[in-house]
Amino acid sequence: MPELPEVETTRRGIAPHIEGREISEVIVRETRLRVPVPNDLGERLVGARIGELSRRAKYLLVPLSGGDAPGGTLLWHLGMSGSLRIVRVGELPRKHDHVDLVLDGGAILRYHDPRRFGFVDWLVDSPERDPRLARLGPEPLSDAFDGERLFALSRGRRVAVKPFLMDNAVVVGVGNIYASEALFMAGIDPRRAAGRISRERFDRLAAAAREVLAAAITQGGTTLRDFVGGTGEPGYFKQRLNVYGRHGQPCRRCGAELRLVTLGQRASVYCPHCQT
DNA sequence: CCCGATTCCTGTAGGC
DNA sequence: TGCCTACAGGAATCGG
Repeated sequence: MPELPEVETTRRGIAPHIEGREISEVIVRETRLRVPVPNDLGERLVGARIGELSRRAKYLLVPLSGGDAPGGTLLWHLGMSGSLRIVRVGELPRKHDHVDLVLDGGAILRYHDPRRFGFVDWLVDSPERDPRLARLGPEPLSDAFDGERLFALSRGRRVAVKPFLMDNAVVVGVGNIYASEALFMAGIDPRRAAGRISRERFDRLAAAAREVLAAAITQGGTTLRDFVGGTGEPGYFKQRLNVYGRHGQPCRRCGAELRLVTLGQRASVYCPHCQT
């Protein structure tokens, strides 16, 4: 499922194939995504040129110029089963291939999303003013994210540290997989109340989150079932996972049996010996 | 404000 | 080669 590393992998994979290209045709096969595909998407995009791709949290931003879309931006979210791939003109769409952007030069940017938790939306205004982006916390790989911030925001909070770390107002892009892994690396019990964790331990947690996300990006993301990057390769981070999806199995560090609990309506696996 | 519960969706795994 | 159910989860939304 696409978390920050998977979205970043997608951005890097597709950028060289679509930046500077002109959109010649837009094919929408399914409009019923998390946000309905705008009716006039084709009218707005055909003839527009794609600028430099960026990522904010788990959103991909595709700026466009020219055509009927001067200054606009596509806001793309992959949900939990979405993927964007470059395919050649003529490659037949498969089930759940919902949107194609046909580009000059013979490539298609194809959006596939079986569970339809993702969306593609059109922003006329500047992206920072979109409410979905306006209230987001800092990027986990930026200087604005550190133990000091985690400590300051958590004082007085009784919520468990794992859902706290997954709160987009605290830090963006840390979903279930990487929150679980970061807490393991930092040796922190995911059930512990956020407000009762020391500054020192939050320093370790911030460093761990940073490290696990950076490593996952290097590995091309985590492919659990069917995630593929922009050019179709799976990610190889799965083999590095220490706790996510491993409940009942032995801890790689101490051998204790990994436990499963539910926190914030999410499965959470941890080592009862290494995480306190 | 804080926090937990609910909702969207479909492929897959597991029980029988 | 089957049927049924539980589960996966990002983020918006609601209720206490």
